[in-house]
Amino acid sequence: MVEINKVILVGRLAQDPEVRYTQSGKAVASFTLAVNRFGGQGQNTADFIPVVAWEKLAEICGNNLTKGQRVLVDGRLQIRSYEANDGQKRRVAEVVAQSIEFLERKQAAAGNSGEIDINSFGKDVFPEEEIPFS
Amino acid sequence: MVEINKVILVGRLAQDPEVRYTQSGKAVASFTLAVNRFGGQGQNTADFIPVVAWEKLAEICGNNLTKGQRVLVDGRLQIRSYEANDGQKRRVAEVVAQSIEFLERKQAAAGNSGEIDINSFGKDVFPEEEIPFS
Amino acid sequence: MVEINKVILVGRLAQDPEVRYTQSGKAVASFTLAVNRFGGQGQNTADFIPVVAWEKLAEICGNNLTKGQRVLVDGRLQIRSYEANDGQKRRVAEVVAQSIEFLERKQAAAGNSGEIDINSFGKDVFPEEEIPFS
Amino acid sequence: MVEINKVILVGRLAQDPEVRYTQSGKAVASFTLAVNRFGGQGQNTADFIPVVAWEKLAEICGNNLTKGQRVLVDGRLQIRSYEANDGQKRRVAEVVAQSIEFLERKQAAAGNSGEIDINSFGKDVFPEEEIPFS
DNA sequence: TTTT
DNA sequence: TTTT
Repeated sequence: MVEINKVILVGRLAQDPEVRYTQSGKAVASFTLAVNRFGGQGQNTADFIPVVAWEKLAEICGNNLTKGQRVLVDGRLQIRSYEANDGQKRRVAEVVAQSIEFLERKQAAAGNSGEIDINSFGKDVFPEEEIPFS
Repeated sequence: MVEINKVILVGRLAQDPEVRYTQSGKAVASFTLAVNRFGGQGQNTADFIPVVAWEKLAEICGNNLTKGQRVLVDGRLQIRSYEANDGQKRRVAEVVAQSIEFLERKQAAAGNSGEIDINSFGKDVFPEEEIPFS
Repeated sequence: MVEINKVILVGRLAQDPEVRYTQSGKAVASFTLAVNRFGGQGQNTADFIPVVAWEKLAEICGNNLTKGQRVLVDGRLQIRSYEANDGQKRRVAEVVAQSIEFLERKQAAAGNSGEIDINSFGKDVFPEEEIPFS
Repeated sequence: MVEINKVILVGRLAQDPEVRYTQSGKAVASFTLAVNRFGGQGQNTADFIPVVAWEKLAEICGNNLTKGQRVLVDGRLQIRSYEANDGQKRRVAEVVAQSIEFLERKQAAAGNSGEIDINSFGKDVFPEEEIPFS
């Protein structure tokens, strides 16, 4: 029984990521991704899409992403319900990131050498070695 | 400047599609897609994702889809704001379908012969002819 | 019984598209897409992927795409067998495009005004009108 | 500079995976995936697509997948050249898996209890805990 | 055989 | 609010 839920986004961080921790100590990063609508014109031509990342990926986001940076997010679309301040149940949609590629270097902060080792977090494999097919 | 927004879902219609018309006469179909979380257990193991389709695709949905049917939706994730009844601005996320594959035949309705011509709406091309490459 | 075959590529045309016609008169465009391996370094850091498009899409490719242009290809991966010159059966893989987004304007040719109407072929819908949800 | 190369396949293993090791000791699993062409009829209605997986994923494949099993493969399309027996250079396309979901339990082998712990290898996160948004 |  |  196949059910698929896959989202691929390329856009820019609309804000710095916020990293929080659950009671059990799991890191969660969240940020909004601004994705321009290709071909769309007029004033409101972007979708602002909430993205969350968990655990190791969350920490990588917190340490390496800043507002304005361009990323590729691969994840799934999740609908979560929560209780609003007025006691009403509301639903919020967010993309749960499974991997994130950093498509640009982080801005060098003042007093920073500008050298950043990690400017990409992917799971691609490009082994130079030959595959030992018979 | 590439910005990508792509969503691929496979799930079942949680309800029959509703087809409405804009003031200018464009058809809009909307339905909720139940997408089970693979590997997830417990009681709430599905995401219920709002999907909309426009124009020709909307009509095909209205005429050929019913609750429970399994489909593949290819589209983009859109965040739309609207004014709620209490005057507050709210945001709603929905997938705007660009194409839909019907992965099951429609239930034969009572009094229906059970024969349905269109049980698939795709844009795949499987030409039998040879490609005339030089 | 769901079977999925989906390919999403962003890269540049390694050559101008070639448009041919089948015996029955169907247009087929073919070109190679150079897709750089993100994060890969060294000399050979791109995959050169054969892409074909059929009928109306083929003609749009022939009329609007040139070498070096950046596109997004959405399609499926097809394995086709053919008989080689030496009488052997060989298999070739190619992506059969279902839609193509032009991510850049075509180079203005010499003697051309530089004005091109169609610089995008997509199936996105961005209706300004409100969805008439109840 | 965004370049994307993403392949999503759902199909059945056409054969048991073969696991080999590179000279440096990296595991590589390879198998052919039979993906039916939805909507296609006639005799040849499937694509037989070569898939490779590396390292930890390769070992999981070797230990948990068998011919006929249904999987979802998420990866990228790679074109690799090699020298054929006749001294000619040939090109082969294959999907390099980045993650694989096992959509069916492995056949219980004779003398096997039928209990298999790992019947899924994914990278989805479904935390039960609340996200600590402010 | 190849793109930037 | 929900599907199998």
